[in-house]
Amino acid sequence: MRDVAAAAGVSRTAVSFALNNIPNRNISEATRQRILKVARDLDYAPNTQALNLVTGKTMMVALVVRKTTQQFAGDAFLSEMIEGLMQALEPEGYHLMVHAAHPNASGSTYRDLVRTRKVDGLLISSPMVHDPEIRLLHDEGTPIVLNGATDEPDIPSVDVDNRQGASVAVRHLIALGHRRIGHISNAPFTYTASCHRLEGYRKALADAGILADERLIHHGDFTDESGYAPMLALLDLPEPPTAVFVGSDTVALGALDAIRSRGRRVPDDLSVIGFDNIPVGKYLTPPLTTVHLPAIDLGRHAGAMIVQVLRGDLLPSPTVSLPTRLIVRESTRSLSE
Amino acid sequence: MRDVAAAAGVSRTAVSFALNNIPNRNISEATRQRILKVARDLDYAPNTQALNLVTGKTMMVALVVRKTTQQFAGDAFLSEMIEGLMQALEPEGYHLMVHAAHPNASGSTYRDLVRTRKVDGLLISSPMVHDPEIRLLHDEGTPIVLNGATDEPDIPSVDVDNRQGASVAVRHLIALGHRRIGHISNAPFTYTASCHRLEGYRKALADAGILADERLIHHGDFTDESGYAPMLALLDLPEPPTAVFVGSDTVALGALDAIRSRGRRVPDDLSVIGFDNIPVGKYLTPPLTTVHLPAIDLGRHAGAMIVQVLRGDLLPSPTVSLPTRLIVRESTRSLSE
DNA sequence: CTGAAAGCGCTTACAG
DNA sequence: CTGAAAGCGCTTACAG
Repeated sequence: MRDVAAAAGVSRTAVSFALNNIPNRNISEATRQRILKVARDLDYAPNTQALNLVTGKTMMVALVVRKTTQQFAGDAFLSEMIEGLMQALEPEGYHLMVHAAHPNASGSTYRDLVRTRKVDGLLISSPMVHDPEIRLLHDEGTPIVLNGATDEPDIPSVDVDNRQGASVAVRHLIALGHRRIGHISNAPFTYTASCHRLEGYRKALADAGILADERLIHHGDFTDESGYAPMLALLDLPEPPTAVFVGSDTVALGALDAIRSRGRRVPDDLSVIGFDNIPVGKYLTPPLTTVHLPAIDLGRHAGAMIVQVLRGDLLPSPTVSLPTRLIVRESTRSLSE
Repeated sequence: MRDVAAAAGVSRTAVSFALNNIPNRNISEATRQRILKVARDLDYAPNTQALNLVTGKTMMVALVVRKTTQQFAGDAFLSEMIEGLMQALEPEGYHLMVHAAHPNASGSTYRDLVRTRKVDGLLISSPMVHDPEIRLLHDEGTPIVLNGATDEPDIPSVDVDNRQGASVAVRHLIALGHRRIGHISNAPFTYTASCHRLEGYRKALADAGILADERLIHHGDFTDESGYAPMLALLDLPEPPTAVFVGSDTVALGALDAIRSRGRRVPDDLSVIGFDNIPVGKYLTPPLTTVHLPAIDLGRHAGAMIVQVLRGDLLPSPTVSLPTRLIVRESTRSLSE
């Protein structure tokens, strides 16, 4: 910048004004053009770090993924999520950093991200039902938006309506005549999404006057393998279910495998419905009936929201809940046929 | 920091030395401990932006993904790649930024990332065979490592041995008795990976004394849908192939669908082998024979490499090529049986 | 219409 | 063993 000023024969102040196109500060059009030309000729690029220091902003947002290595690598939606996030962030001049915070790690490594001014705000994925750290972060005034709801309605979050999605899935099964319906969750019930999907399952049963049987409820743990043992347990029940609602397509993969391993067929012997609508679901045999999760939209909303928070705009509503959509394919069938 | 210095009754210099634990600069152990305690009590966190300005480093690396929105969102390996990258980067104190550079966008948005000192270096994915921009970037001295090989041996890159992987796949088909073997690539042949996999295909055929038939060669375009039409074209040939090597499992999904739509069966009527070993491959019907791509390892190597480049370390070899592994499942069978 | 000066929060020669 | 001072590259009141 010093060089540009020298070459154009003006002060650094003038260069700053010209480059940033400050409206009030008048600079004659002639010198403005001259400065711009010199800057271009010198291939000048402003130093972001210096700018950050004076503005106090980094224009950077961190996506913190709280998963283990294995869960992280197997996340089918991370790329969609990131894509949506960037669609919202980049036009506003924000950049996206990805930060892994393995859940069993001690202390919140991500809190330091904003304390040390590496990023302006945090997007936190996979929240737990009860998470004092997030509460603390938010109460400290740290700009955060959660990717996934919690039970704290004042903390900004975006998620799909998990209860609704699960209810719709289970109602579909009930409409097909099933009464004995098992559930394998996507993750332990300490995760909000699992918890809400379980609630949706219970509600659909209750609404139909079906008594919930706790032996029919198991939990997965994000991965495909984690669906195998729970499914076997369900199959080995004295009175096995005729249909299963699995809270994640990925977990359903393992469950389907378990069913096959027992020589049972889907949907003939057992109906299976998943959740998420992973891209390969339609290529499975049979194509998997599921509940669509709009991952890119989720990212877009979360991105738009953190921008508002960072600008200090009032949020119309701190929590946004996106609708899901039932995708009926061929892994579910009517009991009566 | 000023507050810490005041509270501890020392200069900011002393605080800086104590906090950074500078060895040569002696500070009495007593005052060191005092300073550390005060810093803790005041919940002091250093301002990274200020540090960056003086050191001239950002400790940040950008992963630039040169794909369209759709290709990006469908990238099955992005999360694995990122996981590997972070495993290498975080212990070294580097952070990872993700930047989308859609291929048809005008100008290199990512060049500015390092010019404006937002990041120290670039990890560039999905390189083309011929890319003057990357050449330019490297010649300017921009620290880059490519994720995927190019034909420029002096530019640091990490990739799997695509030629070798493709050869092994096709040799497997030949060993099963196939002579008329089709190929559908993962992407247009302007991408290095596609190009090299095609070369591997050709080499395996040539080694077996089989004449390549150009009508048997088609190209996909990253997505599952892009495998459909090429497969149909293959099937509609007067003399269709008995086996097909598809350069990507994702593209193979569409190809398998096309085969099904024609009422043909895999592997009975046609053997299919993919590339990448996407996690769901083993859950397909039939489970997909494929070539394993070690995505996390790729990320780890790329991450380790950019760290070396940034440190100015000499690279033992600018290009690293990781081995692939044939995964035989049930989508390929012997012709003679 | 334009420039000199202070300041953002650090590090690091340099002098005591 | 410790501190005063300069400097990293910008922006922005403030004064002319």
